[in-house]
Amino acid sequence: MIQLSLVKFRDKNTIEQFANHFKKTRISLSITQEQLSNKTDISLSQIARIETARLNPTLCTIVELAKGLNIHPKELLNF
Amino acid sequence: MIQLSLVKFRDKNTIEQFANHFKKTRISLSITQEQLSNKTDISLSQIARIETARLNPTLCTIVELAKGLNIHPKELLNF
DNA sequence: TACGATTATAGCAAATATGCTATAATATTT
DNA sequence: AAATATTATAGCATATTTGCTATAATCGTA
Repeated sequence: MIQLSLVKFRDKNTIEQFANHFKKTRISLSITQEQLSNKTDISLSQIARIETARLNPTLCTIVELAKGLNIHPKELLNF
Repeated sequence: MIQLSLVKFRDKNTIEQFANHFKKTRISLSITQEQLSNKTDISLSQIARIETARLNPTLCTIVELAKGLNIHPKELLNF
């Protein structure tokens, strides 16, 4: 089923920028997706979907991921 | 229907901290909820729900709200 | 007090986020 | 090349986010 994005609150650019910045940050800290998943309440599949820009994570997910990376949440929006 | 939060990805503390910080920021910029709603693609009801900590906004919502406030998104996570 | 402005609440429908499980694809190492 | 590790993809069920509309509550001020 083709779905033309009729939804305003899902901005492809923002999602992609976050995805790229997040992945870069995680790799720079030498943590695998699986390790991060184990350190947090975020599933591996969710982390993979975030890094491939297939979804728009929530505030709590972003904050939880930042905790797992031992950085301040605002660093994840630093793009 | 009573719903004990069985859901891991919704952290009350995080949502409340964001709510308070966001509201304080908006007011410090002398913008009403309605003005912010008009400047963005976020509905008034959504802004009200965010400021009363009744929901967990998404990345795109946070970024859009920051645009409406003319601040960098990371400022909204600065709590 | 009364009035206008601002914020809060409620209910509905539709789209999305999330965890889970399994599997495939890619990258890294031996 | 083969084995292993890491990342990507898929489908399902459930809870949540979002916009919309209407209404209520609160706040500020004349």
